[in-house]
Amino acid sequence: MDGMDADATSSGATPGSPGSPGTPAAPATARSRRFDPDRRARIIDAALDVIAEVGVAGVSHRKVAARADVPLGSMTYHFDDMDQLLRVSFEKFADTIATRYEQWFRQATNADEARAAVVGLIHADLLDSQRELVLTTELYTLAARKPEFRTLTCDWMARSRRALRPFFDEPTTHLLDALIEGLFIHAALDTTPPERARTAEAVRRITSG
Amino acid sequence: MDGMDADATSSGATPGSPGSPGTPAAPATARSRRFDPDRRARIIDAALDVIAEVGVAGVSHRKVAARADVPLGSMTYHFDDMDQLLRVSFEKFADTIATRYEQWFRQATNADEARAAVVGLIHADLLDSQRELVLTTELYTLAARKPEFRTLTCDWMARSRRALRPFFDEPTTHLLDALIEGLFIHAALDTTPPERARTAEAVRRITSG
DNA sequence: CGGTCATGCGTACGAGCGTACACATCCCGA
DNA sequence: TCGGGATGTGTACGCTCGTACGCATGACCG
Repeated sequence: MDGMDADATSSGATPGSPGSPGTPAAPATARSRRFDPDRRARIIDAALDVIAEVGVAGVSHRKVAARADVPLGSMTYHFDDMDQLLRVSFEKFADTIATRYEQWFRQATNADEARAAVVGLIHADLLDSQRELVLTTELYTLAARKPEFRTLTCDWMARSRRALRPFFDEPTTHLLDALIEGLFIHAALDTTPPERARTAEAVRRITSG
Repeated sequence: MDGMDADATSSGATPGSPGSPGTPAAPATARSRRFDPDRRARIIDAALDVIAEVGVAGVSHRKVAARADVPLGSMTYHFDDMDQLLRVSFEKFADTIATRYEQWFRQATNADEARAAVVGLIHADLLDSQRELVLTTELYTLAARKPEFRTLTCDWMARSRRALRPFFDEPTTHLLDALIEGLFIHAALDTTPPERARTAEAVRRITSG
């Protein structure tokens, strides 16, 4: 006997229009307990939010459900288990970041502009990157332990390099990509802020065959 | 009512020599339930082992206690709470790695030998680094979220740079250290193994003012 | 030798967890 | 109109967890 099981997630039942027939086609925007087409996507976003806040260590079905405003039972209905939810969530995260990365370099038209873009990327990203920094390191941690997450990081890195490829030769893209990673992490985990000039110098050196 | 609380951690009591007076000075090597001078250190080592195996996410007092062969009550006796245990454990880990790093470069006598040492470091470390890779990313994850861990990573990075400082000018040590970080992570999380020649080329470029 | 007190430990409690599963609800064909 | 199948949800069970705390133990002093 727990006597405590009825938690905030479920109970309430949000009366609203209990038996209302409602418009047959439904107004698309009005999601209800029963009709809620993009619930799955919302769960994924909520999961990423929760991970960013309390870490993979602190994630639970209940927290994610509460954040997504979804009944607890929905979690295991849409995702087999916690592992799958994490995997799917990080897939979406990696895709989002990689896409932005690609677009960032799409504006460059030559090697010099690409170099400038790299510097800008590192320093711009740092401004509001708390969430992304945390999610990135959480993903790396998972990847360090479980191979099934490693394919994810692997694909992500491949996309990053492909974005640099138009401007530099193949070996250089590898080196540059690794340098970006290192600068990014050190900048994020160091207390002294990075100097833009120093970053620019690093990029210049690594891209000068 | 749980009825399940008596878990493997405690019970047993390992009879051995229950009331034995033992040698007054104690044979140093024979730790007993009561006399166990380096218990604290053993708990820390056990904690790192457990973290490496199941991640910060999966760590618990009970698992660490079992691994260290220590009663559960000992955990909160020696450490105020889980957070402190993690902090102390990662302090030890960072110190261990940084010390090895310093010794690794102490053998070099000039810039060229230092460059070779860098390449060797990245490729040697990768061989048996599963444990260290995991612990490192776990630490970064913690540092990304909690400032009190960031001072730890920060000191670690400072020591690393100091180890490089005898061979390169100040800005270069920053760049080289970041490059090492990036190469290391990418090598670890990529599926294709890194090529030694490529690493050497990266080091050459970044250290050529 | 006997009493006292710091040290260290076993155990129980209450909370939070993942997940299974009976059941409510809705949709749709007849 | 009605019945049956599909879809989604509330809730309970069996666990593990961190931590508080009363008590056993052995050292030490008189």
